[in-house]
Amino acid sequence: MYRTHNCGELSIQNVNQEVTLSGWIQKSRDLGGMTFIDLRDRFGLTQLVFNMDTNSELCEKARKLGREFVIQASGKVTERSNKNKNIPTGEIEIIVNKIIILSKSELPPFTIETNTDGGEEIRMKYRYLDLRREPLKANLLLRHRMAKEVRNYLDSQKFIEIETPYLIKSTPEGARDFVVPSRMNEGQFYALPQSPQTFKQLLMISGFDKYFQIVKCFRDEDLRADRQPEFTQIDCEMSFVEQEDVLLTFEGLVKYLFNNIKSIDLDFLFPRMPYNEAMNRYGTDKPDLRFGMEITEITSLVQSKGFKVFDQVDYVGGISAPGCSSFSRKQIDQLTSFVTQPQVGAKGMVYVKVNEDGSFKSSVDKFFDENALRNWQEALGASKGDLMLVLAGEKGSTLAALSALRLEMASKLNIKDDNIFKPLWVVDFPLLEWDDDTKRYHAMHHPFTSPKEEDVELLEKDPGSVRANAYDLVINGVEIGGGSIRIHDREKQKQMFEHLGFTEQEAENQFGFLMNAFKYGAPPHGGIAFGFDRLVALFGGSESIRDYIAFPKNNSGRDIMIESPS
RNA sequence: GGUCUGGUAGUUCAGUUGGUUAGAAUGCCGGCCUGUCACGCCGGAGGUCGCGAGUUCGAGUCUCGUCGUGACCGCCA
Repeated sequence: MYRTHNCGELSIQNVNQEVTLSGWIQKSRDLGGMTFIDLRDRFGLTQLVFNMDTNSELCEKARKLGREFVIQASGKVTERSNKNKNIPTGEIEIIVNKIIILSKSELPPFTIETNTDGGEEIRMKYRYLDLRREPLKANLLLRHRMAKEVRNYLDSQKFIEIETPYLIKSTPEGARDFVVPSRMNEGQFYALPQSPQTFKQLLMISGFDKYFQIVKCFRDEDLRADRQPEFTQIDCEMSFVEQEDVLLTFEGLVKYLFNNIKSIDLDFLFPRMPYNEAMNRYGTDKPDLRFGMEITEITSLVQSKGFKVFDQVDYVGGISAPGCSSFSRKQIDQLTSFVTQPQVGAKGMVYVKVNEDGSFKSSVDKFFDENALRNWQEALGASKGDLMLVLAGEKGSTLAALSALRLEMASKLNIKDDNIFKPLWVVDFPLLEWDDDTKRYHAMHHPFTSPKEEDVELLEKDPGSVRANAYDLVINGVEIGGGSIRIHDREKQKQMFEHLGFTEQEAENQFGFLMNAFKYGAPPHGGIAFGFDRLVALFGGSESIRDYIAFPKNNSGRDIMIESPS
């Protein structure tokens, strides 16, 4: 028997018991006459003691043990004379009478501690060692608990988990597919699913009513801190539902998770905000509502005043940063170079300081007098002591730049509180999006998304203005999930493919199986998919999902531990 | 595809205007130490400055190329 207890469970109750523990040597402290060893396993740390007076031979042996050796130690549980209140087992220690080395260890390339000395790259190469560290271990435990609670909730709501295939067929739209050659069908390929979309719709046609799956999805696109080529979704679909039914069901899931995992009560209806409103007020479809600094358009207020920069553009807008009127020239210059860097793309930045005495200091004093600036102040809702930042240009890109500036200011002001959670449903997404490369519209969500009934007539004359029954759940500026009410009518789906520029033949080749299924009685249905990695990272307080995945890929899609792809 | 960032000891980093033997911390090794828990004290070892070329009397430092890192833009139905 390797152990009678684990390293995290012994307490003052166990004093005088003879126990055996197994684990890794976290640290040893040799004081000459006695030696202490911290023994670690997944469950915790327990201190072992060796004394020169009582057992010099064993004490000498213990001193020779190196970091990360795997040993088995037997002895008696004893109350400590010096207690350590920082660890759960800190009141006791084991007076060891026997040790067995189960496995030796070379020196690890970095320290296995909460605050390791190892950098990103070396920890990725030795990921199995990195995972021994407390923070990563805690992340994976969090992930496990969340998956379990997701299943609990969805089961209680009568959802059933059904697996769908990973070897499927390539689809024309959306992200690039990963492809897998077929040995038995030479020259032909499977594609790995970007999502189980069509299969879950088929399951609705099969009558399963409520489906879910915690499932891997694959997209062959460039990576980010919050994007991996293989990632996990909580994929869900329901029959006989309208949009509001889906929102309420999954708002329930999110509330259940916050309650059970973080003991946070989100006891209110999550706000719903139309896409257009989100874009105008925040410059993005995933606004972070933890702080204000909303964007206000002031185009009509500032044009025809002789300032060419404003007169020649179709949009001027700004934000008001609270308490920033004291920003130095250098700080303003930094903001200017932030917005003019290629990633943000603004041409320049106008600032107006609203001084504490109510006077103004701006970069456009030549063109705008105090009365004019007073109007800006009113429009942007700036108070004394605030700093107004104004950008101008083409509407879409300027809003995007203002959004980036708003987030940058929030970071500078340190007002992104990890302990506050502001959920938001963004609704009424456009059905279609113009693609300049292919010179045609394509589905913003996916081609199975239904248009709003009242907008259907616009499909012919103004496709870009048609709204969809599509929705995203955004929490703290992170897109956590998205979904839609689907088309369940064969004719309507056929028309949708036509609008998207599919020939009848292409639609038949790609989605004939779905179109056929629609012939045999399809229930109205809709669903949603949550980015599970992002959800776990959000709960863990991180913007990067990498540390919530056991074996992630790096920036270039490589696993530098196993050296794949190869 | 693009922008930015950084590559120096096992590890994390510093390294001035191009100039003597490339430093610190931590880790490691040795010695001392009987209540430590970031143990302490003393001593020691440890470097192809990512790689290649160039400029120069002289390159960790400047130039070009190349490889790999991270963040972002494009992309991600």
